Amino acid sequence: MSQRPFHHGNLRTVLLDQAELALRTKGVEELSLRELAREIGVSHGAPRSHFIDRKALLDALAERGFLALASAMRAGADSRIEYAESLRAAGQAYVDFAVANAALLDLMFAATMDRPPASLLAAAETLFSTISDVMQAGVEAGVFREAEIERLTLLMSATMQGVSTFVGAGRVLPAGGDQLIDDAIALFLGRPIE
Amino acid sequence: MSQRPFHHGNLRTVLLDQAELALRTKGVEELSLRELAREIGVSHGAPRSHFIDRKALLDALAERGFLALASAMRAGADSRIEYAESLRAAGQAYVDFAVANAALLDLMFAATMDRPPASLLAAAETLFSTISDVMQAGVEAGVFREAEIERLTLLMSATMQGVSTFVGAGRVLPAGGDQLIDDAIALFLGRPIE
DNA sequence: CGCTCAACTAGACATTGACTATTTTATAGA
DNA sequence: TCTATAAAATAGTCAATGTCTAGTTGAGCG
Repeated sequence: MSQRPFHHGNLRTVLLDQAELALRTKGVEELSLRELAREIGVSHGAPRSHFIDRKALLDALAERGFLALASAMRAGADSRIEYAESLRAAGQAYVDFAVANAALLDLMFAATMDRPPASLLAAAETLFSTISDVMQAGVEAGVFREAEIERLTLLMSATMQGVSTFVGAGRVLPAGGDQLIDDAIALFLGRPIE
Repeated sequence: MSQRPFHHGNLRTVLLDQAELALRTKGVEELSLRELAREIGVSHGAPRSHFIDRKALLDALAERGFLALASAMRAGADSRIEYAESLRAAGQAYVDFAVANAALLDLMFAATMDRPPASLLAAAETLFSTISDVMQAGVEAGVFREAEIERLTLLMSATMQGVSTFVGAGRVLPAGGDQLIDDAIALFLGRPIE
């Protein structure tokens, strides 16, 4: 294993890591396969062994994003005992993720999503079912009714997504995003928001 | 004025119209300045007289989007007398716009927004103040309190944006989007959602 | 009638994504 | 241990794109 083995051995993962970084610092449009290869030190054709397309790499990024966001939300929710606190922590995890990975979130929820691979759909489903679990816990906690859970889950997801979009676009500051999540949860719990 | 005058005379507008169409049918990534020029029948350098950059054209598209969405919402809100109905119509206008212009909405709220021109910020502000007006009308209608309006406006905007993202991404059907807007409004008005 | 300047053309260039043929190397099986 | 095989990477090519520059056209104004 010299300093530059022919087989990189880990190229797929390194490509994704480097792409995630580029996404965070330069945006999607400026993300170039050739530049990634250059930075990593492989030939410009090397990425093709792992991603047939530029789109395939972006899909893989989105997939990792869904899984990372889901696990961040779960960790947030699990970090609190009291339900309202738990819900709040999950929501804040969403916004935190959006702040740290704004362009990635755009990619995950891009309207131009023709032919998403099954693995991407599965990852998205993982996120959605995580949120669903968090809401379901509210039934056991006695703050939500079973019958309304499905629609509340969708509404909560959409609300967090919208807040994240606003924060990611700089329309509201991160602190304002947390505030909005608080307000939303208060509304969901039927409490006055001020 | 022959069939092909040297000066197009209307190129800027035609470019934007054609770009809007391309956005709707092919997505942002596939939108090419040269292809637009080809379709319109001008040289590949012609667009540069009106848009210094590809990004400048996209910014102009987003600007038109903000104004169009704002006026659609206002028209929707004004089409009803009863406040809850008015609010609902405004929300539905948002979702309708998102369904018809998913990629454009992405563009309008893209996270990668470095150095947005003043006119774009102004257009975005027009949308936001339109939504603010719609919420403010709820105070006069006696369903909202003045003190909570600012935060409710933000929350309502974020919710509609989130719902639109879900609809645009195909995560929920358009009809489901309307349902979500209904649910959100019910929640805002303090009514049970089922 | 001629000036001027914005609008357009035409040509050039570097960069990119994608494709192909070829080379290297890890590994599994005899 | 040797060898077949296929995965992983290289290098070269191609069309397309965004951007830049120099030159051309013509509409409107004094």
